[in-house]
Amino acid sequence: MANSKLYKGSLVTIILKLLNESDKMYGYEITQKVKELTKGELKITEGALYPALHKLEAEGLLEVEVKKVDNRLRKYYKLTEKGNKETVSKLQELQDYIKTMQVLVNPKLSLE
Amino acid sequence: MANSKLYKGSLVTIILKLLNESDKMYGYEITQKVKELTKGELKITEGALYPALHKLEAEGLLEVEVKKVDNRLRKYYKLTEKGNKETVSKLQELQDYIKTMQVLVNPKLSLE
DNA sequence: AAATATACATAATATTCTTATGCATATAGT
DNA sequence: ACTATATGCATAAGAATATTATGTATATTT
Repeated sequence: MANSKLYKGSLVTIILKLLNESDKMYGYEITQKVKELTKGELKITEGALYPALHKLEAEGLLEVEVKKVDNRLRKYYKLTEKGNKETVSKLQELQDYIKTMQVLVNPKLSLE
Repeated sequence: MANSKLYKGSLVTIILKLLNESDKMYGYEITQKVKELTKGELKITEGALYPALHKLEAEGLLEVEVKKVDNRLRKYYKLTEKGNKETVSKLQELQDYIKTMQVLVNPKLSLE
């Protein structure tokens, strides 16, 4: 997430949405998926990602399952029911934010 | 700016764009204009606004002119030439951010 | 053999915001 | 007349979220 300051606050939304699509993912996989989808424009840093995953787990939005693959550890995360609800809410928040910003930045538009 | 976490990082963009449209504005006026444009959805807090204005001025993006109106002080801010350039850049950043987020959140879209 | 990729983690620091507080004048409501 | 709200500025303490740096460990590529 080493880019424009606007990404601050978006990480949780991104994590939740990706898990919503992919059933279960592990941390490193998330960083790679974001890099791929954004063609390298957005790079999630580990120092931001791992604490965020831990926090979401602590809040009961994610549940974790540890697996050993190729003699290396992977922590697979998946959404809980609570996590599913929060995903919907976060996506709505994002749409609202985008709409609001477009109104502020494009004086021809207006909120209704 | 007592709102969704997504607004973090957007304040400077909002300030610059409003000044770009209105020639010159004072702080309180900016808070009211944002409230009006967003129909109360977004409220800029003074604790965020004033330090941001001071920083932009220190960076040479804004210049200030103090006026006394109705026996009360107003500090009018306007964009410098450097501020104009930064406005263009910040608006581009916002468009890029929105595009990137839509790709991440809507798997049917893609960046080109 | 060394560099890169995979995979996790945390600590120090920076940035940006909220909340709380302070000062001062003007106006509207009771 | 008194009080609340509006106008207008400002700063400090604290929260939230990220960057940068560092650490551990195994696997693969050059």
